[in-house]
Amino acid sequence: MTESLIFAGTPANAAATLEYLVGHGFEISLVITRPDALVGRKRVLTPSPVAISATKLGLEVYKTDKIDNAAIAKIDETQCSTAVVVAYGALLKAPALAALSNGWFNLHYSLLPKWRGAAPVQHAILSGDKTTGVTLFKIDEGLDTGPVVAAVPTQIQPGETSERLLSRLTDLGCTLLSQELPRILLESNQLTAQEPADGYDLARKLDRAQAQLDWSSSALELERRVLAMNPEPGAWATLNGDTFKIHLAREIAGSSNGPVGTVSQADGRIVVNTSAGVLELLEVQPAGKHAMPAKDWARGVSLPVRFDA
RNA sequence: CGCGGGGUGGAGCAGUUCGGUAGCUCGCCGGGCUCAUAACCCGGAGGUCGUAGGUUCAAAUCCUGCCCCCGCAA
Repeated sequence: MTESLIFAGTPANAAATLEYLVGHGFEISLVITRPDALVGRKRVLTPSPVAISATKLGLEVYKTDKIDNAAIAKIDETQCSTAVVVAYGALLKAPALAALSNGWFNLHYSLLPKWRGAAPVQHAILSGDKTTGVTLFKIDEGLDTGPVVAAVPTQIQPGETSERLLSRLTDLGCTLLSQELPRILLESNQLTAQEPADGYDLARKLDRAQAQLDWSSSALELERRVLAMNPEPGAWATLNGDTFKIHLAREIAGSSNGPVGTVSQADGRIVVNTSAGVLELLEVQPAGKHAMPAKDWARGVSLPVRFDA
């Protein structure tokens, strides 16, 4: 690992990966990340987690939301031939791809070709997949369609949220990168075309509308949706007209009685009736309040209550 | 100045309209009952009611400024 490389990424898990690589002796000549963004209610201009980590590590940072000619000029200066991309947040077009002789290698958090796109972790949980994984592939002009260097599978655990699964996949990705990068830098790695080339749904970014819970679906589906949407955007329903977030819930044995969407207490559990099965609420957040254990919330309201239809 | 909700013992809430003894469901500590318990009974500790001023005989409650948390929107 004598040759240095370029790292492109934006969110927290990309920052963790960057720190891992540096900690394991990989030399990074340039870090590319998206520009500072306005964050939160107060709209504070905040550098990306990758920018913060890179600065802390003393690495040169280049902020851009697209790899344009200016960025390519910057890349050329480094004389690097290889880049690692972890959730950078923008597609690379032909000129950008051509800027590096060895290529751009992307860590993607699914077993490609399944779940190409922006939200592979969430979609894997939402559809109830048993297994997912992390894939290292060489970027081409398509959306996550490039040839694969290596992939590592992992089982999705019961009750696992997107946040926890992403955290585990990030660790797996770090290990995978540190194993494969030396060969990639020597350009002695093997590439395998994705198979089948097509046939899977895209993992499109999830929006708030998709995070709304429909009590006329099954408890199992609701559990998956809650876990997939944790922590962002957060599954929600409305209660007396206000947003009511459900951060953690699980399907439990028991029969459903009464109108769908009714919250009651049974055996010390806070449960909601659904069209098929019962959903136990574990962690909730009423509008204007902090997240709290469902039991704490129940102490302050008089059950039963019913979510708005 | 984007819209809105909130800050009351360790937790979640009520009390604020119409000023007048700090309440409820839990938790915690001690004791009792029980084969036993997260169950039940008895007792106890723990709160400058976010903060700074103002009005008043009297402020959690009315008036003003400020701080902090959160939902929506972006």
